[in-house]
Amino acid sequence: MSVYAEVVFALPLDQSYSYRVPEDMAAGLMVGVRVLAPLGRRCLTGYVIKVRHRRPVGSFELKALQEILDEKPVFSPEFLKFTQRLADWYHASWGEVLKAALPPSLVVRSRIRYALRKEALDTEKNQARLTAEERELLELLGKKAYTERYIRRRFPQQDVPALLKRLEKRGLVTRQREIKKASVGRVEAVAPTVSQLELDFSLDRDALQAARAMGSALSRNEHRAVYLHAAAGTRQAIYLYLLKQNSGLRRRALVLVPEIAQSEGLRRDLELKLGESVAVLHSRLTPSQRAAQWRKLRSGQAHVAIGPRSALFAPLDDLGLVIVDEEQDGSFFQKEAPSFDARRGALIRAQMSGALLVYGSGWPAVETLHRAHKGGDVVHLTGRLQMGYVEILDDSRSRSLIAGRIIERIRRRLEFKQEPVLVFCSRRGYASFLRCSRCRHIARCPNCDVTLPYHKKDGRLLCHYCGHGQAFSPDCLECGGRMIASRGPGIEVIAEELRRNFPTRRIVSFDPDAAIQSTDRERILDDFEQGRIDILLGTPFLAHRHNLPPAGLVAVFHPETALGAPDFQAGQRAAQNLRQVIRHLAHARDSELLVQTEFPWHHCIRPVAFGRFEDYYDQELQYRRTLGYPPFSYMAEIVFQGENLRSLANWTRNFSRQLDEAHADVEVLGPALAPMSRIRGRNRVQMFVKSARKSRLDQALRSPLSRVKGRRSVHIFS
DNA sequence: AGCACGCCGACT
DNA sequence: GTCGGCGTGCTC
Repeated sequence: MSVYAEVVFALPLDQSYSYRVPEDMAAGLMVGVRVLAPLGRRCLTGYVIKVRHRRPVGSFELKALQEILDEKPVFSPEFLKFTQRLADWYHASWGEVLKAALPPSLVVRSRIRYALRKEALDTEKNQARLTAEERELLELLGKKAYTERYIRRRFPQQDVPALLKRLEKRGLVTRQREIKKASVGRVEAVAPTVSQLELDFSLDRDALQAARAMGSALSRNEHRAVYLHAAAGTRQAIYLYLLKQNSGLRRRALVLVPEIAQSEGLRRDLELKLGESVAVLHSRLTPSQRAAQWRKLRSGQAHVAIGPRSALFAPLDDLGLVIVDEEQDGSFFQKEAPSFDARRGALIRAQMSGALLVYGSGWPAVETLHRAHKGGDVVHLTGRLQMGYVEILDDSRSRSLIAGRIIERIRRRLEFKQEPVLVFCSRRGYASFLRCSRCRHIARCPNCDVTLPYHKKDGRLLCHYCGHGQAFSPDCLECGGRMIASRGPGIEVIAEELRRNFPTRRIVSFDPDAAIQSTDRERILDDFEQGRIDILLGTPFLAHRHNLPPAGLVAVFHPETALGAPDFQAGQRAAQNLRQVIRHLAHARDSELLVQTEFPWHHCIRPVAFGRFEDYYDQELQYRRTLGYPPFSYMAEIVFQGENLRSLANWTRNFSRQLDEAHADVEVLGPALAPMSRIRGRNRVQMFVKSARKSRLDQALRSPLSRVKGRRSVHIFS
C-alpha cells in the first residue's frame, strides 16, 4: 500500500506539503519524525505532521521524500498539537515553531560548496574569455570545493554571488550539497522516578493553606490557573510543595523562569531537592549539553524541566503542573519569529494537558493578574515588608544634576554607618543626545531613526540599535556652533558628579559599555560585598544581577526613561525597572530609598517606590481600560520592513485594503511609520489591529496575512 | 525564505 | 540589441 506524508517546513508559510513515500522508506515513516524533502529547487528539512494512506487530492504532482532523518519521532502527537495551537494563536508558521522547539544541535544544516568542473574547463573554448577574477576563482576551486562564505572571504572585493552564478550558468562550476546530520541519539523509555527526598517546607499558615488548596487541584487532574502574588521565598516553598505532590501523582512538570538568572536560587534548589529527575535548561549550556537535557526529558528519565522562555518547548507529555515564576518578566515574550509569549504558551500547554498552571510574582504584570481575577484564582500572600525611609525628589526643583538631599544622605551613610551605597541610572552613556547651541542641530544615527547618545569616556557617539559609532566633535557639523549635552544625563555624568562630591571615596561604575570581562564583573561584585567599594554605580544591567548584595541606601536616577517609549507597556516597564532596582534595598528599618525623577507623581513611579502595588495596579489598569489596550483587548502589531519605502507603502496599502475586505469588526490603526522608522538602514512601517475578541482579530488577520507579501513581522499582545 | 520569471535602464 | 536590476509569485 502506498504511503503519503504531510510535511511542514521552517519557512514563513502557513501551509503543509504532501509527499509520496518510497516503498523502502514507508516502514520508517511516523508522525513527528524529521525528513528531507524537495521543495521547489531546494531540499529542506521538514517535519511530518500526518501520515496518510490515500493520495491527497489536488492538482499538483507529488514528489518523493528524499530521506527520513529519525528512527523515532522527535515530536509526540500531543506536543505537535500544542505547537500547532501556539502557532495559530500567534499567526506564526507551525514549521518555524517546531524548529524553535528543537535543541539547536538537532537542526539539520545543509551546506553548499562550489566545485570546478574540470572537463568543462578543458573543452571550453571560452577559456580565453575568462576575466582575471574568474580565472582566479576557478584556480581556487581547482584545488577543492568551497562554500560561498569562504570564497567571499578570499575575494572581499568581488561580487561573489554574481560571479558564481555566471560561472554556474556557463557550466564551469557546480554546486555540491552536503548535509550535516545530527542524530537524536538513543531515546529509550525509562519510568519516571519519584524523588525519595523528603522536602522541608518553611511555609507559614496562610501559605500552607494556599499550597494545600492548589495541591488539591493537582490531584483532580483538570486544568486550573492560579496567580500566586507573593514574595520569592514563599513562592519557592509553595512550588516545591506542588512539585513534590505532582511527582507523587506520577505526572510531569514544567517550570519557566526569566532569562536573566534571578531565579538561580530556585533552579539550584530544585536540582538539589529533586535531583536527577530535573532537566535544567539555560543559556550557558553547550549545544551538546542542551541536547543531553532534551534527551533526558524525551526519554522520560527526567520529569521536571526548568528553564527560560525556550523551555516552554521541553519535550514532556502528560504535564500535571506548569509554573511561570517572575511572571511579569519581559523576557517571556519572544519578538523574533516565531513571535510568541511563553506565558500564554504555558496557559495553552496547561489547558491542553489538564495541568495546574501557577503564575508567580511579587509584582505581577497587570494584564495577567487582571485575567486571573476575572477567570482564575488569585492568592495574595504579600505580607508586610519592612520598608525604611523613602523619598522622591522632583528633578525640576533641583538646580544641580544630583539633588542636594541625595548627596547629603549618601555622605551621612558613608560617614556614620560606614556602609556602601548603590546608585542606579537607567540611561547609558553621558547624555542621550547632543544639540548645537546655535542652530539646534541634533546628532542622529545615519542608519537608524534615533538621536545618538554621547559616551564621554571614549569620546564617541554610539547608536544603541545598530552599533554605529562616530567620533565626538565639539563643533556642529552643520554650522560650526558648539555642541552641548543639554538633556538626558546618563550614568557617566552621574559618575562624574559623584566623584566631584566624594573625591576620596572609591566609586566604581558597572557599565555594559565598558568592555570588561565577566570575571572583572564578578570581582566588582565581590569587592562591593567585602566593603572595598563605597559607591557602586550601575544601569539596569547591574540591577539584573542576582548576586548583588543588598545595600542600606539605594539612590535611583531617572526611572522614567522607559516612560518615553510610545507603546502601551511603557508604564509597566518603567514600574518594573524601578521595582527591579528596589529589590536591592536591604529590608531594614533604617534603609533609605531615594528617587530623583522628572515625574514624581506618576503612578508608575510614586506607588512603586513606596511598594504600594494596589495603587499602581488600579491606575495602570484604568489607563488600559480607557484606551482599550490589553488586557481589555487583543492587539496585533504588524511591522513591514524593507529598504525601499515605495514597495513598503505598497504592501501596507494592500494589507489595509485586505483588512477592510475581511469585513471583520476590528479597530485598525495605521499604517504609519514606526516610532523608530529606520533601524539598521531598514525602513519600518507599522499597523495595529485591535479587538475585544481574539476570534475576531484572527478572522480579520488570517487572509490579509496570507495574501500580502513582503518582509513583515506579527506580534500579538493580550 | 529562496528561487524563477518577467519587465525597464546602461552597456558589450 | 543584451545583461541585469528587483518587483511578483510559487514551492506538494
